Amino acid sequence: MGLDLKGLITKEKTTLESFASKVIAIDAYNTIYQFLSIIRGPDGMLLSDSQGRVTSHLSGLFYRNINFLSLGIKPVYVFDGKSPTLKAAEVERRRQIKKEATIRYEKALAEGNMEDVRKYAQQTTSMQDGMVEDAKKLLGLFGIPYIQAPSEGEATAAHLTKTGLAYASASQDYDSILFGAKKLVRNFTNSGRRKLPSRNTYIEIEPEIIDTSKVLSDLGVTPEQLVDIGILIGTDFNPDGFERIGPKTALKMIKEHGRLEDVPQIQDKLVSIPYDEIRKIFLNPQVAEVSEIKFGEPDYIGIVKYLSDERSFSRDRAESSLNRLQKSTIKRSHTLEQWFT
DNA sequence: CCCGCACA
DNA sequence: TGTGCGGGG
Repeated sequence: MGLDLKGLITKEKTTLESFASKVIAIDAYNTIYQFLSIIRGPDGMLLSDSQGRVTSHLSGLFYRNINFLSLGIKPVYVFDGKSPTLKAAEVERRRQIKKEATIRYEKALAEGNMEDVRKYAQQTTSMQDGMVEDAKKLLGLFGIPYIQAPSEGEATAAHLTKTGLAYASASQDYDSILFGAKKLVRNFTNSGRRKLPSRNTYIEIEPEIIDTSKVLSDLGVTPEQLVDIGILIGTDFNPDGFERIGPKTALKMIKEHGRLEDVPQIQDKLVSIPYDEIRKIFLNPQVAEVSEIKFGEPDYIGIVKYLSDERSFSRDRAESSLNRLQKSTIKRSHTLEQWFT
């Protein structure tokens, strides 16, 4: 579920174009997961190669990175390491949801209800062995750097924004704010209308940027207090939160009493929650120490070979998309030249 | 997610 | 030129 900070945070609409020449630390797991849930055939099945290996994540990464690079955006992907032990309950909760979705999926399939088939197929989405390696291989061929985080990827992504190596962290989850990312970008993709799964309605998806220091000053709280607010609402490390406490109440309590230990209404429940450990996860996380981030040139031939020879992509399609990228980078270098001549 | 096509 | 839809892998 993630952290429900919506309602407390002030966000601004933005565009992908405004991130030209900026380094953006992208939550790789979050991105791949989204591709796996969205990129599916009409029957709800994942795309796969001739050997039956899933390719939806590769398709998503291929097109999205072409987009980023065409616009001059400098993506760096951050991969999750080992989850903190405290996340076990949340991981188990998600596993259970997938298990139930699998049952519903099979039922819908038997009934021939294709709308439900798609919906439940999406909910069964899970990361399989090899997908991370696939993603790293493709990123490597693109010359796009990636970082292996020791623990939560969002913590390392946030750290990169603090050290100035990245301008912002891109993820759908609000956790990045608690990890102290200077800026968080949500919907870091081209804006446009998206069809909602299982509904015949469309929504407009637009990139939005959240400035953490603005969030803190607007709310009038410290980073430590924002973490306490998160714990009251419920984080991945205490997913149930506190009964009948949502974002509004949580803010009010912390503003009034300062910290969890001093909120009288919650003391009974608080003793059963390892709040101090959760605070440490957000405020003093394990992160990858990175001194520089190196970007390379795309290996166009290598990308086509990998995707078409090994992963059953259409050679023509891959080549024409890469041609677009090549043209746009040439165009950009010309416009840059004009600045210097 | 993306493309390509049919069709207004 | 824009939009909806089917298929991609």
